[in-house]
Amino acid sequence: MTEENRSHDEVLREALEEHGHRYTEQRAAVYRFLASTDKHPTAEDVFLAVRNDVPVISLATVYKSLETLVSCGLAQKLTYGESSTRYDGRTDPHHHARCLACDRIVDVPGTLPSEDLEEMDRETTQFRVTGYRLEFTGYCASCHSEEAGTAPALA
Amino acid sequence: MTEENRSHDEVLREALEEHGHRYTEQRAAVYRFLASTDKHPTAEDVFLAVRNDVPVISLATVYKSLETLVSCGLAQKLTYGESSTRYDGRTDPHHHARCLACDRIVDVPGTLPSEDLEEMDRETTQFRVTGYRLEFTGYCASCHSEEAGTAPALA
DNA sequence: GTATCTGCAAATTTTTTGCCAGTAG
DNA sequence: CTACTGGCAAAAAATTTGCAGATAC
Repeated sequence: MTEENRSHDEVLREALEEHGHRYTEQRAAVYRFLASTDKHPTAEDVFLAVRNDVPVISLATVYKSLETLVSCGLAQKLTYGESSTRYDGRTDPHHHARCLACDRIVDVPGTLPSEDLEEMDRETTQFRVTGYRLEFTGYCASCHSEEAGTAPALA
Repeated sequence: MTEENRSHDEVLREALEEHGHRYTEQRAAVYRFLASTDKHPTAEDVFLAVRNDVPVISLATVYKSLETLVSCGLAQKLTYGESSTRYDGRTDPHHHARCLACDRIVDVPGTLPSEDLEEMDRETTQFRVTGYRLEFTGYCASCHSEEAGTAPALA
């Protein structure tokens, strides 16, 4: 393993431990793959890719591992109208641009959106922006009291 | 029917015609319900609600009708990690806030997001904002040429 | 040693489809 | 009339679950 891989493993071990989960080869492989790609793979994509690294892993385990990573804050779940859920291993603040033609998802740097579409257009590399959608997360009036646990910076 | 309902029907007729679809009682009932609520119902919610208005309608027809409305620009499809797809009959520019506790979805007025979370907090009525997510839509570098048809203002 | 995890297959859940009769235009 | 629609039931697609054996710690 390279130094970078060892670093990934350490990050993973720490996060898992902190959340009361165990380190396993399957979870490590899923995390390594997610962290190594800037594509935004589906569970099946991850399954197919990880098969090459790990002797045997099942699709169900990939689903379970992804869920575990998300719950540890090491991955993000992205859903769109079409097809399957996508997963993103980047944990720094950023946004996404989805191509209406090919469904590719591209990362957009930055935390706050620009003031106008033109600037957005420039920010999203090589991407011609036609629209956007903003979703806030938090707690509604009737749920303020139940607000427990952590508040994700980017949900 | 009230005047408002007649107006809904006219809007619907026009939009359907424009897209080469026919006006039917089922589509009208689905559209009327969607336009009358500020909740963001699932297909099943729509099915149950519409049953009261229309003698007989099937869940499959509700799915087909919703798909038709979306394709005519009369409704929006909203997907989140959890459970089913939600539908929104509002067609003016606005955003959404989702409660992490109860999954309720609240409308947020305005087109461009505010500069800071505090202001967002004020904008989203009674909603305590902890995070947000921004999704651009458009066409990636390799798909520029294929860019055909209409570009939705808010996808 | 023991609680957690994995793989497998079966179950669930959500959405789509094929087909024939019914209806809009 | 004739093509588009709706209902029904079956299919498909995506994700989850129960369980028994394997594994981390």
